[in-house]
Amino acid sequence: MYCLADCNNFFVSCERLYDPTLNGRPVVVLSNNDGCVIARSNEAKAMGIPMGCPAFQIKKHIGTARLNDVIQLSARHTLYHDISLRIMSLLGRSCERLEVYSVDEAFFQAPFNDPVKDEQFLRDLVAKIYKYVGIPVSIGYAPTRTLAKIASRIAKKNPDTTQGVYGLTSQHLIDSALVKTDISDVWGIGRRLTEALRNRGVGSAAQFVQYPNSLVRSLFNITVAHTHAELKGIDCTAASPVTVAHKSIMNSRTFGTLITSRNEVQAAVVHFAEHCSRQLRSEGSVAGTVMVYVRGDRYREDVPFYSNSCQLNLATPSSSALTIVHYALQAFSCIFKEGFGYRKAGVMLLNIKPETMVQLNLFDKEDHNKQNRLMRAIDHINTRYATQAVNLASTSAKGEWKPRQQHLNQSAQSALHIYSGMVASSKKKSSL
DNA sequence: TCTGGGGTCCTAGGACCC
DNA sequence: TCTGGGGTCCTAGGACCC
Repeated sequence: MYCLADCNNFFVSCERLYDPTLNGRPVVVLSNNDGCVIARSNEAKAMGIPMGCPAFQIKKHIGTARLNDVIQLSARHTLYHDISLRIMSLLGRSCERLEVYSVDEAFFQAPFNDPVKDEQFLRDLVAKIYKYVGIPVSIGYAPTRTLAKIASRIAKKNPDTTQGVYGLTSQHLIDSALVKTDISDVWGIGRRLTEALRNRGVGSAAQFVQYPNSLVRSLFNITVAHTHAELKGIDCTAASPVTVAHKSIMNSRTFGTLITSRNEVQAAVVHFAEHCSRQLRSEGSVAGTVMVYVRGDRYREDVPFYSNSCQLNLATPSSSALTIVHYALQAFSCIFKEGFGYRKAGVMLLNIKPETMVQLNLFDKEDHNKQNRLMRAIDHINTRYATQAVNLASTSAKGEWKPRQQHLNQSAQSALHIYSGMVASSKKKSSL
């Protein structure tokens, strides 16, 4: 049996951890630039605020009168990531074959193959996570991942009857869950597929399961066929294994304002490239390709729009910030055009492989060993003291591109400073 | 005024090979 | 006039996920 542990309203729960005055109130967490709603408390969901809703459209959904009741917070991903690590490490110590699926979700195997014992084990797990980390979690379990997803939704939506744990442990339970599951709520069925399936009279997961295999395969692709099989209890894991190493690494931002200065956009690109290279090194990988893109403001009609990207292959795959930034700058100068406003830029690393598999280029003049030693030293300093203790000089422009964060929770912020102090000192200890 | 960021997989079509 | 058969690899674009 697959279990899926899913944190409830994760980002909001993280904010509440550091500011209990948020409990019981409608809270939303906003994306970078305070742009869109990316997490909602149950109270905010009940008011009718949709997921992904642009912040300025919230009032359209709930009415201007109730707008002041909603607490809007800027996201603090570093904090959420850290809390996620604590939950995942706790799960890793308690469960078999943990697969971290996202910042707030993880699959693992039920330990006993016995519905009564498994249920008790999972209830204890939910209680343990709440006790040691403080985040409410729901767990669903079923014969396949796709069904476990459905089970966890049921657990989350019915906390009173399920106490946060629900298992699809018999065909009877599976059948009745599928009848109540809208086709759009099935994992792997998005907007377009929902529309295509509805047009063929398929509105629920139960109706989808009844649809003939041959038709599913001929009308759609192999991914949809797998989802179809998983709903019937056939595990398709072998066909789509959960990958561990990243195949691409990206860092990009929408800027706080429209930027025209070449230096400013370039500083952002350097920052993204350096950030990507750091992640690459932390995974023990190298990249063979660097891609850079820039883009104007797609919502503004009063200024000319320009968007472009450029991809360059490295002479020798590398993870050195110096090399990655060098190529990123080269790509950037190919696509930057004066006279346009820029609202977003990003860097993406592709053709990623383990650093042990690098094939040296005969004509490459770089001294890789020297660069690797330098990078190790910089990473060591940044791990020990602060993320930005040492960085490349070319990142330091005015920082106009930095996004807006006007809704940081101040009371939680001070609690966080105390906490980051604790982390820094514990890091020092561990390195000693 | 205001609209996120970071990933994966699949498919069709083109280029190229023998 | 007339133009095969079988295969691989790469890429762009689309769809999905959180």
